[in-house]
Amino acid sequence: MTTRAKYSTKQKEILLEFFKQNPGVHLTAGDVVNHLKNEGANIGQATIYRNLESLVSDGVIAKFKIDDDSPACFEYISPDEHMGDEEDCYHCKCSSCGKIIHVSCEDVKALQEHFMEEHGFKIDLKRTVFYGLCGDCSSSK
Amino acid sequence: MTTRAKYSTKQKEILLEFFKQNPGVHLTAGDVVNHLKNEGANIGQATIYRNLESLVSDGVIAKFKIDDDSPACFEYISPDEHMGDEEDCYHCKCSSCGKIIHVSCEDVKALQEHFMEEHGFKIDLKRTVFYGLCGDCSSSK
DNA sequence: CTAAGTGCAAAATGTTTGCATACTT
DNA sequence: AAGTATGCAAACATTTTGCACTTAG
Repeated sequence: MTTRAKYSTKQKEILLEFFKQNPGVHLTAGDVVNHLKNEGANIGQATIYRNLESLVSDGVIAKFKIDDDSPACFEYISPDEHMGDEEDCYHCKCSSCGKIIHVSCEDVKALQEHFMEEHGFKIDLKRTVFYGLCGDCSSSK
Repeated sequence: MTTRAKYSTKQKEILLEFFKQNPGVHLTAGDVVNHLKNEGANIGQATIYRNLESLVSDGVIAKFKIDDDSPACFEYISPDEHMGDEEDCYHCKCSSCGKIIHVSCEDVKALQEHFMEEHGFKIDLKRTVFYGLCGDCSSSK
């Protein structure tokens, strides 16, 4: 049902290559635009935005928003985790200091399963961001 | 530490009143602008945005983003839940059909406690949105 | 050859800001 | 009177779109 690319183009390859070289890194559309500009790759920003969405629906990169006030982030999904749904890094964002904490734990998976069974809802942990207060901030107030 | 309003103004009162009359409703800044325009209340949109932020830091309304592509939502926090942290409505957003599901369950609270104890992170469930696939969408693909 | 993808610049969206004026205290 | 808040319009940042042109198949 998902609309997919039919042709493979140089631009999309370059884009994907950039993401592959930065596994685990959050990249905004702007980061990508700038990087490619510096590299001398002449790719229009419209193309970049279009291909980012395309790569997202191809399932090779993930899109999420870490913060209301900053642009969307994209991140490469390595083939391993891609296949097995092995997403073991969840994002927690402190509303106070803005810090982003990466958490990996079983309890989140348990909640995911609970939602699946009880509510028929499959949580996408790549996209979900937990907002709240980090330890430093909650103790210092 | 939070910057607070020093004067109380008619505009802010009107704004707050509107939220109080719509408990449990998600209102975007645009909704508020339109509503007040229709009501004949002449409040500039800049003022609305400024007061929304102000009410958020006063802790009387909550701000969150239900979707990357749509504007921020605001919602009144009733004094009860405000005091006792009794936030019993979590938002799940289906990435496929866009539906928003309101869930209220103990398991989420359990996760919240787990995060608190193990990771020192206090999840703000008012602000956090769980992204994923709803039952209808995951079964129909 | 034909459909799909590109690039540019312009539009759209949601939100913020500068500044003169009006209101609170 | 002194300091905030308001309102307008203009600025902003990010993302999307219209359209003529290029490219992949």
